[in-house]
Amino acid sequence: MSLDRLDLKLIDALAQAGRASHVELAERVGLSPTAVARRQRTLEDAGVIAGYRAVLGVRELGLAATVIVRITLDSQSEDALSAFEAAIVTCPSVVRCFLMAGGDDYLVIVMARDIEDYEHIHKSQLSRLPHVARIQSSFALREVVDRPVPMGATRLR
Amino acid sequence: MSLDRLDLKLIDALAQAGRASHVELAERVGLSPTAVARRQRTLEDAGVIAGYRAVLGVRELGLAATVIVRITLDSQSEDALSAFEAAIVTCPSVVRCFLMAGGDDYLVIVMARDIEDYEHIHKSQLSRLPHVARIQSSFALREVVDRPVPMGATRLR
DNA sequence: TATGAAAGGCCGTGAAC
DNA sequence: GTTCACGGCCTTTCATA
Repeated sequence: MSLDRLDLKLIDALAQAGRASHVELAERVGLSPTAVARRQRTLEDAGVIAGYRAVLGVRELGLAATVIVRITLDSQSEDALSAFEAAIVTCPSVVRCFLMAGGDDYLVIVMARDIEDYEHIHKSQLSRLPHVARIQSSFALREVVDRPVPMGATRLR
Repeated sequence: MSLDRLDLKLIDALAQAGRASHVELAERVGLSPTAVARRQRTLEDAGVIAGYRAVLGVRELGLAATVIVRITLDSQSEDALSAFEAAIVTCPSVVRCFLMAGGDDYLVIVMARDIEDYEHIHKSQLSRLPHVARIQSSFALREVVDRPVPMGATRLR
């Protein structure tokens, strides 16, 4: 799918104000509401826009501790990876998980209420995952940047 | 602010379908559209709901490379941290940045089109940041989990 | 204090151009 | 892509538990 300048403006607008009305979006993009709706629909169908989310105030929700966890497996077999991944998607406290290149380890981001809560998550969720050889936890003190997508998204293509 | 069971259901609904109408949300929550709109407004005002975002298809946008970057500074002074942070928020390709505990380093998540694109970002953006002593890049092969908030959010309080 | 029902205005949707 | 018209949704008000 090819994206023109108006598509990119619309994407940017929706990435910042995901609940904006078509009229509002039309003003930002410089198009009629109908045209905006059509383009939005097309982008959704193409998967360029995968969905919409409310952004939650983690502080207000009592989630003060973000923990970066590096998990190394005891095996590099396909089965071990599959079993681990099938298990970690069911961990409620895990918000992100990447399979990393160069070594069979995963980078996992966990959100907890506090350090004590993380200790519990570590014992009850992370250490029970299959094929885990080592777990290294690093605490984040502060989040400096949190963007849905690169700022340069409007210059991607 | 105290959240009851209905608030948490509403938060969950909006975290999954951020653009759902009040009527739709009312059905999920089990309330009238009017009550839903009121509670939603209250949650927004309290900062529990900080905003709404479109979730973009990174593959469809041509952003195939997610890079986890660990950046160590040459100084632990307040000024050095401030200068670094003020600079990194202007890096277009940086989507997340955490100040980590136990050592003066940052964990940065960068999204690029491909490895070649990342090489350019590394040279033109990351290596020019102030007070940078070391940059360690790890490539993510695959994203296994990506959630806005812990699944257990409905049992937070 | 918070909910639910009804009225009015705005928005989202489709057809025609 | 725009205009226009219609149906539905969002919003406000108000009575109620």
